[in-house]
Amino acid sequence: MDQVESALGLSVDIDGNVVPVREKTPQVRRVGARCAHCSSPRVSDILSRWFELIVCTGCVRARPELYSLHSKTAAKEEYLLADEDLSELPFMMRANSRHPSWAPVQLFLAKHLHIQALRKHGGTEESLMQAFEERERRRTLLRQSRGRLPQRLHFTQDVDLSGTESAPPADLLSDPLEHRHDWREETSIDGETAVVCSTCRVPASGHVRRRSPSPGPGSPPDRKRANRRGQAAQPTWTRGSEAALVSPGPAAAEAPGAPLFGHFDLSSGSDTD
Amino acid sequence: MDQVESALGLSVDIDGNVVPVREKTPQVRRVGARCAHCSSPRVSDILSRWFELIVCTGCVRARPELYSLHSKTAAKEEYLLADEDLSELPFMMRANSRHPSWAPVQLFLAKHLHIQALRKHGGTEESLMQAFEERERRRTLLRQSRGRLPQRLHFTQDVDLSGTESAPPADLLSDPLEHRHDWREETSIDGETAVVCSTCRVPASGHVRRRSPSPGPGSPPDRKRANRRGQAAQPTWTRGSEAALVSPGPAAAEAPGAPLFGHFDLSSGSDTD
DNA sequence: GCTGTTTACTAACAC
DNA sequence: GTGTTAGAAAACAGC
Ligand SMILES: [Zn+2]
Ligand SMILES: [Zn+2]
Repeated sequence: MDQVESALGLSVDIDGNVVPVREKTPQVRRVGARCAHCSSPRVSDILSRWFELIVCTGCVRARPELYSLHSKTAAKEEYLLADEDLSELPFMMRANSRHPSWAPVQLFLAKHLHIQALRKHGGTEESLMQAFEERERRRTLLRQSRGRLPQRLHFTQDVDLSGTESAPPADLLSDPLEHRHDWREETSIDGETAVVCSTCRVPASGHVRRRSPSPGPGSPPDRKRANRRGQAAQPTWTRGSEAALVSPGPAAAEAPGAPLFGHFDLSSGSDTD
Repeated sequence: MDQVESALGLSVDIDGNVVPVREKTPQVRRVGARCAHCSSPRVSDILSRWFELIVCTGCVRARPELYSLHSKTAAKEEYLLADEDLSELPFMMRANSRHPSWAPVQLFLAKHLHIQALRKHGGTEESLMQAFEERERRRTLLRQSRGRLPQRLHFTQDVDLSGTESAPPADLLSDPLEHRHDWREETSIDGETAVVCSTCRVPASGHVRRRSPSPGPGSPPDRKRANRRGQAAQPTWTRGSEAALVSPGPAAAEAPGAPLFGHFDLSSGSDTD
């Protein structure tokens, strides 16, 4: 499997706080890196810069259940996770397209969210599904007791990397969710060393709080990793350069700004190196 | 209806804190007071001293669903109430018969608890029953998600005023729960004026937090009444004379101490003046 | 959408 | 049994 030498940049503002954003692309990128699924050279820029994943745009489009991006709020709602369960995951930051003055959106990778959800809720698809049903029953009770329903959420800021056109490559590898995690690699993130799977980049421990007593297999080494955001009293995103926060870096030629409803269409081919 | 001139005593400890206990019997008791149900003169001493209710021991025995006494813990569990819903109700204090060194038991009147439960949960027996079922379903969900069950409670300190023998009078009045509350009387409790129904002695407002949007009839005047216990940092019952706290007063010739399991048998006739 | 605060409700503990 | 505390989950409010 192709490996990438990862070297993540730090951003330090005038107060000396570490801004929890990966600003730079991996400094050393193997020439001719190829998609982990199909070996195509048209690698997704967003995934490689923000998530250290080498996947071609074709495979990204073909597997939205793995490679779509979800806001923090959506992640908690749709994957039954809490703040703490997300604290160890990498995320992409992006300005809120509808309310530019609000806090930037934090976008998590569907693949990571699914892994964390399984870790938290019993380890199997079935136990996870039961957890969802339990929550639904619980909410139904609450709603009918209060007589009111707290209106559905819309998640207008989620990002679908799949775009619209372009046929997916037919020769996808097996589902990366079913690979065996490889914890041998140690990565440096914001000055802290961390253990992430060299294939899917999910953190080894993830600090999930399990709901079910069964530990479930597949996450042995539990070395601590500091939370990426320091305990800032003020919102960190107001102190640094906002431009630096919502784009991977000056060297990145990212896709055009979201048109409306926060959708992010990379189908025109701009999400490749 | 027979009225009783109520004058409740206060207890002030060396720190000047008002001890939330009614120490004395109503100072003026109408000679020949008679049961509100059947006009019998054998009035229950406990109910008249602690709850200002004039009911004969026969009627007390006949209607345990109205006149039994329940500890605060039992009240919350069995009537679906919270601390705040009990804060305005009168209660009798009594030493914990199994653990005399523990805090005194607070005993509430079943009739009052039922009224508060109805006020809180929709106003009808049916809505109240639904609320109970909802709680049970909610707890079932919690239990199966946590895998464990938090052991049943026993309520060994509840008091059954009905005793064992003695036939109930056949000529009971209609259920006092169905009378129309009479808020015209204003009573002084621990130095604060309060509005209570002159028939059943339930407070006018009761500070219930309703769960259902429907207000329901039957509790118009909402004058504020201070919480009977000040914000004591230390347990108030350790500062005064304990004897004074667990009995209505020195003048009271109360029933003998509870034999075991906290049961309080007044059937031998000691619960009358 | 993100963050912090507030509000029930539950469980665990000490007395 | 009572009071206190801590935890999880939901609802609000500002930004
Ligand atoms: Zn590919
Ligand atoms: Zn009677």
